[in-house]
Amino acid sequence: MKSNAKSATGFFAAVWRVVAQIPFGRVASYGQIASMLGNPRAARTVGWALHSLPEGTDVPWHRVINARGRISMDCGEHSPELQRLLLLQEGVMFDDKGYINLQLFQWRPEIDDSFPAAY
DNA sequence: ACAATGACATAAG
DNA sequence: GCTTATGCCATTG
Repeated sequence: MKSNAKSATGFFAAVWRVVAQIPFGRVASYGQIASMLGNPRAARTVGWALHSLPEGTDVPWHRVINARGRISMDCGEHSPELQRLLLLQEGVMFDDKGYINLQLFQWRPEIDDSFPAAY
């Protein structure tokens, strides 16, 4: 069986659920999501959950980046430039080095609204 | 149950 | 700041 949603246990579903809650124009790190799930060290599993996303998913996987505010390692199938474009479409800005200003764009459940660009 | 994998995180050089 | 090495966790074969 392919590693599809049905094969995934609650953890994957939990990851997708959390990612789906990331508001427009915001980004979250793998470790952050893992922490929300109660496993701050399970960042790798979070990344893997996103890699196992079904094709027709509604999960904004592109809003998930690494802790440094940068797009994660570009593996063959995954296109980092695609993720960058998707984020740019949402108003997330990258600096010359490809970094995102986490101070402005990192998702905080406490705030959860306020468009960062309005800063 | 064991070994290997992976879109990460952190520490050290 | 970038590269390399180690650790952590859940899933898969």
